[in-house]
Amino acid sequence: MYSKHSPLARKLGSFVALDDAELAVLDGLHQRRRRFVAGRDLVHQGQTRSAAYILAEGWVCSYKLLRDGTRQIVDFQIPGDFLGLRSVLFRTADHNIEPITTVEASEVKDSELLTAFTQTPRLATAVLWAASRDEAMVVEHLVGIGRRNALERTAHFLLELNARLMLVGQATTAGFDCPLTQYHLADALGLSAVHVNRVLRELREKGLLTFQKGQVEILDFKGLVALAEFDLGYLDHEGPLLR
Amino acid sequence: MYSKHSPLARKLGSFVALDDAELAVLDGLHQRRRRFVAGRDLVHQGQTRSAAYILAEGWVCSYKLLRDGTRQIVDFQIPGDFLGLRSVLFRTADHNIEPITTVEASEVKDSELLTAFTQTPRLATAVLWAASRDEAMVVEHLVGIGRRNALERTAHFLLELNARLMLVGQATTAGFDCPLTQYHLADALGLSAVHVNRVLRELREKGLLTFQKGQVEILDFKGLVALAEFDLGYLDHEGPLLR
DNA sequence: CCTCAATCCTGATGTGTATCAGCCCAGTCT
DNA sequence: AGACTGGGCTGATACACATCAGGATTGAGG
Repeated sequence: MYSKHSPLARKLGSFVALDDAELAVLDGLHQRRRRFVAGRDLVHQGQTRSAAYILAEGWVCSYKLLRDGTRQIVDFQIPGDFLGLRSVLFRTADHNIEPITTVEASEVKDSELLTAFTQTPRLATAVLWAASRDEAMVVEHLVGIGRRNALERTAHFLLELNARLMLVGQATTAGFDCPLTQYHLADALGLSAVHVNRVLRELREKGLLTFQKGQVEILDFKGLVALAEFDLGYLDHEGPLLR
Repeated sequence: MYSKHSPLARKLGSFVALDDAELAVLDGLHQRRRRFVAGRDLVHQGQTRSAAYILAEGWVCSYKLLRDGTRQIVDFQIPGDFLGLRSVLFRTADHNIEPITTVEASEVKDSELLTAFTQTPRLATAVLWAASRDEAMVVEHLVGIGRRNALERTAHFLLELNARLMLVGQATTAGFDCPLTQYHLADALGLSAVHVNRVLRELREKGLLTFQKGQVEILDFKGLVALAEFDLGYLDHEGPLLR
């Protein structure tokens, strides 16, 4: 039913059964399509008056920079995800957004977004739901960094990525294409790149997965799930809540 | 103007200028007031059909439990904060909520909440904003655990708590009342309680702050801010965005 | 008054991960 | 072809924090 619409519409539709008028408003947000090259930041920490974007193609990451030069990647976004929603609601960006691959995204002005919300209340609720889902991922990420060791943390992270990509048809339980470098993993997992390398070797030696040449191959799905205590409940739910 | 209303109304009002009808809807959510004792969990991981709550008095924390018995506290909530919003939107709780002190909260049924959102769109937008603000805190927490050492992390955490409490008039730059134990800090900061104790001693020896008998005294605010690279931009903004 | 449970506090020892230093390989630019 | 760059890989060493073990203090309850 939503197949003719954007990945975002498909995602939101899984929570709130959107009617044609609401879908039209959503489509209306996809006017100014932009293309960005990998590596050049799309939004900077502290930047004001930045727009939000709806990601159509490619991967980006949002991260925070510390004074000593290290960075922490907070989250990766894939097609259908919102970028910089917080930057709009707060009028100033509290994080950076870097395209990992070449990226296609629709720019959404703050006024358009806020108007859409007040005129289409169910849409606002749906976006609230999507934001909560993102927050749940950040929370799980927090738990990982706070309480899991490097091996479990890495396994958990890759399983989560896999689950998210499966929802948009870009992965199977056998693996997925992954444009991330070991440096990206390190910055996301709160590890050094050197240690990420050792951890990946250990995962490989244990016959759990390989991470090579832009490909993640999952060799032992159940083993990984057990190792990582992975539970995808927080990404999943059964049918639209709001009809 | 909002003083006769709940802390939540005051908080949301700082983002969206709410009119009388909207305030009435918000007040309508404060029907079933409940009281909870410290230590007995209010919501459990995996629990379905749980309600949301609006915290009126006391402190709670939300945390996740790992199989090995360790836990990670994700966030603390203070009066005016929403509890369990995600549990409602996802129909199943992905975390536990524990009252740290005796707590007063209004129970809100999922249907009431969703109805309020669709009938009062600006309210939904305001709640989206509040949720984003919470997410910003979780993100900052994530960065702290991922990239700051124990000393900076602890300082940052206490400064953030201080800033939040100042917004609701429960702290000054000189300090605040704090019902947390060193175990709570450890679970929140991803440290062992033993190490938290040493870190607190170091902060004391450096003349930065004391944490004793339920009181946090800030001795050198500027020194702490510098140590922690603290920036409260993400908690702050200037006047309602949506009029 | 004594016991018991929390909480705070401390020294000794162990370990997971960072840091440093450097090599290898594959592209790509000149 | 050579130079250069980004990414992957590895051993040696260092240190931040965990873990273990136990003492001191306080308050509650019998």
